[in-house]
Amino acid sequence: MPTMNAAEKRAQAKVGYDAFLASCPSRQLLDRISDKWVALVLAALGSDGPHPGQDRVGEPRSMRYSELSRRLAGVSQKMLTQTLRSLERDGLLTRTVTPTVPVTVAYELTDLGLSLQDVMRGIKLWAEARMDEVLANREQYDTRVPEHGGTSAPRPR
Amino acid sequence: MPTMNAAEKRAQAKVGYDAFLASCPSRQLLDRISDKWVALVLAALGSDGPHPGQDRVGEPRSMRYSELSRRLAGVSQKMLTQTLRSLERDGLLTRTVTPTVPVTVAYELTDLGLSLQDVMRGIKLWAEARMDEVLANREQYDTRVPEHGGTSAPRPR
DNA sequence: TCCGGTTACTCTCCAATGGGAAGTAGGCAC
DNA sequence: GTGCCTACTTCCCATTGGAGAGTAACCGGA
Repeated sequence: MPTMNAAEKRAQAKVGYDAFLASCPSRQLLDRISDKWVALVLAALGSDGPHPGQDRVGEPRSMRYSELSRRLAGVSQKMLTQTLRSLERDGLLTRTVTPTVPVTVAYELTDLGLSLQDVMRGIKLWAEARMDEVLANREQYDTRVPEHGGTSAPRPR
Repeated sequence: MPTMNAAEKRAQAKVGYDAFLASCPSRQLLDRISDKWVALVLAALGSDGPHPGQDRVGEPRSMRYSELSRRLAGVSQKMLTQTLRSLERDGLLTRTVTPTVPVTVAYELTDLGLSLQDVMRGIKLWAEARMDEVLANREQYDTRVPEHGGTSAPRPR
């Protein structure tokens, strides 16, 4: 890449990409993976787990479209398809079509997907583990006298 | 909580919350924290770092609104304010107003915020580290013959 | 033969979200 | 007064996400 100034070269030397920069491709990638459904799809396929009770973390598991759809309660078909396609495109999972009676499609994490699952799992677990603390903080915040500038401004829900 | 059936009790016994369930509060929390801007705000305040070159990870750093706005290139003021408010409400950071000439507002991570920063950092770093692999996968995917059902269907960008 | 059932989508419509840009409050400097 | 500063808030509009219905391809049964 010859189109690079001094500041960009300096950044390049250290990490290669910097998500703080709006134009850096890693910013878009961060945007794509920082997603509720991505976290849940990865958690499901990383067997966080498909059948509660036998969750051996780190065991990649292939799941069918309908299985995922059931596991990720509330996901719309459109969103699930979209999320899976984008993850497939990025090489995080594989999509295997088996021409059975009605076609069945299996999704499975690749090594790359597994490496992301390792870190994404942390977020889901954090949310589940710290929920009580967050709930308590919210209640405290909401019962405090609103002191931010506008009186008519809707405060965060 | 007396309003709980057997299945819910079983889940409660293990983890307390399950983000796979649509109605679980941890699902909403997961949705809120799975956000580009949340990841970047946490990274900035966790000094991932404010001044490139002296990034001592784990050193929480207080930053002003305008500093954050500059660091998170491309964030709209509306989004930054919204994100900060929601993080403040959840108890992940503190907002301190100093009545100087024009008021200055400082944001700083709480312990809870720091604990999330620990895991969120991983995602930003993953995106920066795996960018090349992802880019290669995308190129390969895009040059492959499209074989998904419809011929007129727009494939993921 | 036609009907219904199956999976994995795709399409259409509509409401909510996010970005851009401009406006605001309150005080100091000129 | 007229700017100018920070940290917002407001307004408008394009994009995104959800609900729900429709579709392709095939088989089994009446």
